[in-house]
Amino acid sequence: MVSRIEDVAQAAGVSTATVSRALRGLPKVSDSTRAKVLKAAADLQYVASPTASSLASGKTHVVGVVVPYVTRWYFAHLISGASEVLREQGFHVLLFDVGDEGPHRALLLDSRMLFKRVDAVLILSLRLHDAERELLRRLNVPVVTVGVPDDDWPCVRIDDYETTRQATEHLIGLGHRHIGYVGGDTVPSMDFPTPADRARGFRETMQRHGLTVSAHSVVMGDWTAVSGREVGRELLARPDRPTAVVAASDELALGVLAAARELGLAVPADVSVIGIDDHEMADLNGLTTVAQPVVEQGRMATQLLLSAVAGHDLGHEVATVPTRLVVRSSTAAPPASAAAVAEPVRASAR
Amino acid sequence: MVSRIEDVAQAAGVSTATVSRALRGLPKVSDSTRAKVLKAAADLQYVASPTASSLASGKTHVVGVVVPYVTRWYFAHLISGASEVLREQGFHVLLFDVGDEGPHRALLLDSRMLFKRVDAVLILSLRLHDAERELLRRLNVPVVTVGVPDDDWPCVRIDDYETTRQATEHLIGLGHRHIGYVGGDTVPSMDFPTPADRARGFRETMQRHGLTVSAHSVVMGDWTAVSGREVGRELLARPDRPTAVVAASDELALGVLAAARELGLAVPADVSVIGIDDHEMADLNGLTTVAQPVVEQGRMATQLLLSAVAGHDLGHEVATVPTRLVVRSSTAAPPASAAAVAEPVRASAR
DNA sequence: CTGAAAGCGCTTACAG
DNA sequence: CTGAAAGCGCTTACAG
Repeated sequence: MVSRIEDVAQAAGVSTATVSRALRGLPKVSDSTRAKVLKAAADLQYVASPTASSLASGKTHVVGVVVPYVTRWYFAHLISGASEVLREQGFHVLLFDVGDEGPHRALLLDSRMLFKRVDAVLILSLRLHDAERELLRRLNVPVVTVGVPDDDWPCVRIDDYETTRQATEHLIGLGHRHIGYVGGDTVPSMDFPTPADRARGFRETMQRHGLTVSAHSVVMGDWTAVSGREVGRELLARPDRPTAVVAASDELALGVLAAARELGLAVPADVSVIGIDDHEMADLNGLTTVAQPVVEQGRMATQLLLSAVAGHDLGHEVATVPTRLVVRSSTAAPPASAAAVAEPVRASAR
Repeated sequence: MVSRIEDVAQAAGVSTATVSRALRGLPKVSDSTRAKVLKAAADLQYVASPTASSLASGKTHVVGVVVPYVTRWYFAHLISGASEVLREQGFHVLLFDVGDEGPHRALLLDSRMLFKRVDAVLILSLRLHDAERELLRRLNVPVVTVGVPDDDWPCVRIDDYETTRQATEHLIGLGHRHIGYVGGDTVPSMDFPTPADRARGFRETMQRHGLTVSAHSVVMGDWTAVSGREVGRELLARPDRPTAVVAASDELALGVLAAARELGLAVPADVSVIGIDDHEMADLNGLTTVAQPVVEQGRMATQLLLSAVAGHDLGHEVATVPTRLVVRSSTAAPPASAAAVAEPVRASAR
């Protein structure tokens, strides 16, 4: 029923070696022979067994794509970009949705996951344990990471510090002086640098402009919109609430928007809100944001990876892609009354 | 460097056949022999080549998961459920993000995508072309679909008709009589039944209660929030706007919510809105919805699939999972004035 | 309980 | 330009 290369060889009256060469488009096959082989293969609906080819050639034409959560906006879009490029180049995607539950996540549990199974690995915004790094090294295939610079492998990312710097500058430029920050916490066990870098971008920009950041104007959520609402409520319910909020992601910012609505605060009349990412829902909700090209980062990383598969040496360079301020309707100048509400007044308000 | 079964056999002083049996936990290996083999394998950090095992055994332990768009909420969550179960059972996920661009999408372009590469295929809410069905049949592996009942293969789904029936009943129960519908259009070339079934659930429920559905109170978006806002605006800007809206998905409903805000309409005071899905953003925005268990459907379909891989005959039964009304703050009784706004008045309002 | 050997279906030097 | 043959690294009857 299912035809093998032997069947095609017989039908075409040539050797299996010739069939193999003809079908893969290798040179040194005469046109007439190639035509015969192609015809026979088509007649028999022949498709080479990828398993047998891989065993013989050592190439799988499969790339492992490792993510902590497929369901999150950022990761889903990275996967989309990666998978598009891989498909174009004739590669397949072996997806590992490993979760991020500290040391017990799946990648660690099973060294057989990737071994001898893939030609390359794409690590999407996952902070690796030492055991995992060691495992990846032993795989002996190219690796590219996205999101976090890495000592061992090339990386495609945005400048996290720069994102919150841009966001904060925007608000300061509008006249805000009392600005709050809704950050994203990291999983405790991971030393994922994004949360800290974004927080630093905020603080240092404020400082550079001579603006103070009080302890209670910085709150931390867990990157989800629901937590953004919760910590946003804390922040905005205070008598000395800020006139503007920088959120470390659009999801957090959307949560802050919801909190503002619940508190009866108008955006941007009473409070301005800016996020980071350019999520679809940001557009829908008129959220000003610092956009990052996520699908594009997935594509770039994959192109790097495939060039490494093709034999190019990538070293461990870091490609930083630019972010871009997208002004919508959630940011404006602070309310006129706010100008009067300076440090001393705030103090007395407590 | 990389060890083969032969190396382990030598180190343990047994044959490769015995190594193979011992490592896979087959019976009829003495405890002492098994211990020796396990020790040798561990020392050599041996991992069997999946490629070689597959060629020899005919099993790949890989399942193909085919989706139109990884980035959409529904699909990302299905993948998450599926991948969880597959990982638990020792299977790998080969992901095909094929897009849905009519007849040119990737699955069709390349019959080599799945051939001899997977032990089973999960088709996630994708309406198949005849050529694709034929291809899948020739694969000769179990197939399970999600979302759309299928003549050839088992399916896991929700009752689409029932979702909008529940939603519509909820609004009618609150006292609404003039209800609009924001539906989701299908890709023109596909005969995907969901849009039509949901629209029917709305219309027939209205009819059953003796309520009329005027032509301009039904509008169609493309399932995205952005289009929900656009068509929602059309619907709600009319002088004879409905007092409540059923949207065919939460994303559409969130768009309608945005449209209402832009038009200065209070929700639910001026207009009630209900969606379908129970998207995270629905919770955030207080959107009443008919929840469907998406991750769970992914899990169920995968369990079915794996039982088929294990040899069970599934026929082509359809498993319908229940949906559930989740009341939040976007629905309430119609405004008092609306009681007076009956058919004749509406007519004169134009 | 264990081993020798065939076989899975390709690819790839090596000859010619 | 083409073919015979070895080899990729496993698994699986078949004997014993």
